[in-house]
Amino acid sequence: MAKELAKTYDPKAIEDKLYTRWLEKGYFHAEVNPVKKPYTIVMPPPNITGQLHMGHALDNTMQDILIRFKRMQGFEALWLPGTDHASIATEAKVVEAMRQEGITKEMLGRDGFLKRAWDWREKYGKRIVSQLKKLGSSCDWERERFTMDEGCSEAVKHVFVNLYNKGLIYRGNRMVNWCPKCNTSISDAEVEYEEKEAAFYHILYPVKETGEKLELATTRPETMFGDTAVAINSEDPRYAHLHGCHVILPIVNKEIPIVCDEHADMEKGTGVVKITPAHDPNDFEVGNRHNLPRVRVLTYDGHMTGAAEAAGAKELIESGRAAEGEPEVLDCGKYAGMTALEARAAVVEELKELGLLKSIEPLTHDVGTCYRCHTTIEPMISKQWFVKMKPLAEPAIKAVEDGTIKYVPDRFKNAYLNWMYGTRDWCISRQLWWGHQIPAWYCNDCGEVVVSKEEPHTCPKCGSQNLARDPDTLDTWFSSALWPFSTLGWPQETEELKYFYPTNTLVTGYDIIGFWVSRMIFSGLAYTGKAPFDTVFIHGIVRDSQGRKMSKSLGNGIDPLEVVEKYGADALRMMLMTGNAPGNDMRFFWEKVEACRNFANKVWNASRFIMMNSEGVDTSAVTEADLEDADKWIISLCNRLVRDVTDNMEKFELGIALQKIYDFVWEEFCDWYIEMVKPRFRSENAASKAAAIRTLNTVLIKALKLLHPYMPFITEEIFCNLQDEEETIMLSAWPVCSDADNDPEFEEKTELIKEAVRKIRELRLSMNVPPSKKAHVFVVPADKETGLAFAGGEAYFVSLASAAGVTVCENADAFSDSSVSAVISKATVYLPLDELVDTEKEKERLGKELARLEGEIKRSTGMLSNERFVSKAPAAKVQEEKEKLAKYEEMLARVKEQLAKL
RNA sequence: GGGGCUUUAGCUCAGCUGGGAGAGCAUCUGCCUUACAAGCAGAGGGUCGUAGGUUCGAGUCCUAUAGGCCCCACCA
Repeated sequence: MAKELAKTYDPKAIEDKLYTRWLEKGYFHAEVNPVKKPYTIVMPPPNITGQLHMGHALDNTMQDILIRFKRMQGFEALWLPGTDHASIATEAKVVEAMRQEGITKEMLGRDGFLKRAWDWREKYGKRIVSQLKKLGSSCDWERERFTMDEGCSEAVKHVFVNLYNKGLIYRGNRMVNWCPKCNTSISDAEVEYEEKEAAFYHILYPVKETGEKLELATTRPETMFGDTAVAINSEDPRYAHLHGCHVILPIVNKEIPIVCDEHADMEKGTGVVKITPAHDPNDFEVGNRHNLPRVRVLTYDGHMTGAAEAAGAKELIESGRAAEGEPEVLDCGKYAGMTALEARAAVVEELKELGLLKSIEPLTHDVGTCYRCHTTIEPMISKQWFVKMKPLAEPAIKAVEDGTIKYVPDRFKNAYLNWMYGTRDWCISRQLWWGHQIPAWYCNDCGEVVVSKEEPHTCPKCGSQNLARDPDTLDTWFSSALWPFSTLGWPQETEELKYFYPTNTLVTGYDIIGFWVSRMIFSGLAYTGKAPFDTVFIHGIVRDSQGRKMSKSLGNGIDPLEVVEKYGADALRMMLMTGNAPGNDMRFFWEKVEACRNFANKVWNASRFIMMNSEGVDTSAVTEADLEDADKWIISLCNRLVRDVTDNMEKFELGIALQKIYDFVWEEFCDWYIEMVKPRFRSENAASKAAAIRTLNTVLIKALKLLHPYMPFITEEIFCNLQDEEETIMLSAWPVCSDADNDPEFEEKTELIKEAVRKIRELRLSMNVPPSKKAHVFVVPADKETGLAFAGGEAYFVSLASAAGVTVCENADAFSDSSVSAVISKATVYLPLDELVDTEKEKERLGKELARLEGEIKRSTGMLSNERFVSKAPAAKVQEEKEKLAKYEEMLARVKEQLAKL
């Protein structure tokens, strides 16, 4: 029984109620079900540090659309949600919160700190989940996971130990990106380059052997204390005489060699480069090639080193406990303790006094910064854990190249492949506490390294019990990389894993292809032997109305929950999907949300109208024979819509599919069909009325189903009000296109009537006929069949075109003098408007029409007289063109006839 | 230094495999017609960045070029 619906759609009244019901009924839950095919999406886990932002809203809306679509198509659809511990970001937040209370990490100790971090996760992990629910996300919350929960941690340990045993994880002193603020190493992927103002300092280094002053340029004079060579190119004639010579390092007055190395580019600067192996990645390589000492002059928190650090390092090296490649540390004397920038100014000053500063040249260049805090990265030699990438990257490249994994849109394949081709070993250890602690122990007695899932109690080499665990944690992406399978129970061979893995679609933004997607792919292939998903569906980012990235610092972010609050989740979801092409960025406009809210309201009211009129009407006896032309027309259109929308959605063209639903519902269904059907409700013909009601309901339900993935709340509410058999739309069957419903004949007939109605409306408006004044419509059809169509369509003209009635005549002799006329396909329509008729205006209007038709005919004859078109174009195309020409010529003849009468 | 995206109506953007340019908003003109004024009916507005090419036919494919944006890269 239809219920009373409010006049305007009120999302607030239904969204929470429906979501709660969905949860209670367990509709989102997926189980291993052998009779169904699985369809799986794992949610990119949002960070527990964050609030839901527009990016999440877009990402999750897209996933929900796919999941709801597949679920209705009969798949066992699993959308597995969860959150990410986000080690570096969370640790920074917790430390900051502690700072405000005057507490430091050291004061709490590791365990105390971790407790606070878990409290944080408890609080904010829940917040983001509740926010996801507001969007209507149909995730299987019973399977919600966290990257640091027991299962995921187990998977992390398993992978680490395995890779270590295979030699794919190693530990070593290497050049890493060091963030002095976060106090940790970060991976290459985590470095963001930013253009910064700097200077090029031209410094003179005296040559010991010749006494000349060698000019070189550097952006970092403060690291000169760590110089252990100066490089020139062996081919460079300017310096050929200096091969084998030495320079005296100014200020410290140390003798260092001049070496020949390809790194010195003759084209650049003076062709001379200072080599600081401990503080520059290139110099590190040069140092390796020439066996140069490594001298560290910066502390890990970005200050110049002093006596204490120097002594510490010396002791470490002399005691033999230092790993290979451990750098010496210099006591920078009066510069010790200065920040790098302070030291830079002071060193430049001193060089100037010494007369060794030739010039300072302003320069803008790209500087590596930490992606978290945007502090300038300090390249440092540091002992870290690395993943050897080459063996892992190869299969990952192949899987995408051979199409095992497909990118949508395809172009992102290149971004991925470039990343993969160029990837270097992955630095995975972080000097942080929040995260997966590295399962490695060091023997304090013999230095043995033990990597194991379980804590060892004795050293396998020397039997000592004096073991200490590596304090470092793993890069947060190390655990995210395992997400598609660790969440399904891997490394256990669970039923879930067998059934739902490999997953199907990964939905994410192009900004984390390198960070995450690529790592999931090589991880999945390496550990499970399978690609973790078959399709990577990439979207862009949501920008503000001016096209700027939404960011906290700009304060231009729009809170998705505010949008939900004001306009409803469906409007937000629809806004995110309309006019959005895959992979492209989009801008946020409140006007767009409003337009979507309006559409929701339109659907609401159309449904309300149908329900009001369905009251007490028995449609059970309606047969095919009762259907009228208009019914068959809309059924046919709807059928085509089902086909197109399904097709577009299968191809991930979600924006196009939605646009088609929108156009159909608003234009064809509401503005035409419902209006056409209205007179039948007032008529005495019960069969006709019942046929209309049945058609309205059939078409509406199909449209609601197509719309449901996009707008789950409103469609569910209407669906449940509309009929009693099924309790939810989300488990109802996705509509299927049926050839029996295709009816080009009725589509054509209806189009004829629509054209006439439009023309009459236009005529009336241009003649300023008041809407209240009904005018009789005379139609002179081109053939008998058209005449019948018009005669049968009288009601439409009455209700849609303010007609008093329709008369179909063979000629216009009786009324042409007092009428205005318009030529349409297959007919001429007349409105007898006596006193309103203005011959001059008529001439003008018909003249325009004449010109238009002549233009068309010219175009058409042009094409058809082109011999190459006729011979080369497909026959159907040529035929089509011929028919058009015939039609226009026929219409032109009638226009001329009309003109002649004036 | 490589690679990619983008340029379509005043604004924001669609336009799938090449076959007569679309939407929303904005503008203008009529309408409170008993589903909806968050609405209805109509109208105006585009040489699809520029120049070549392929093709019977190009917004759509190719090449070059200009503006905007992004990614990658160890340029001292």
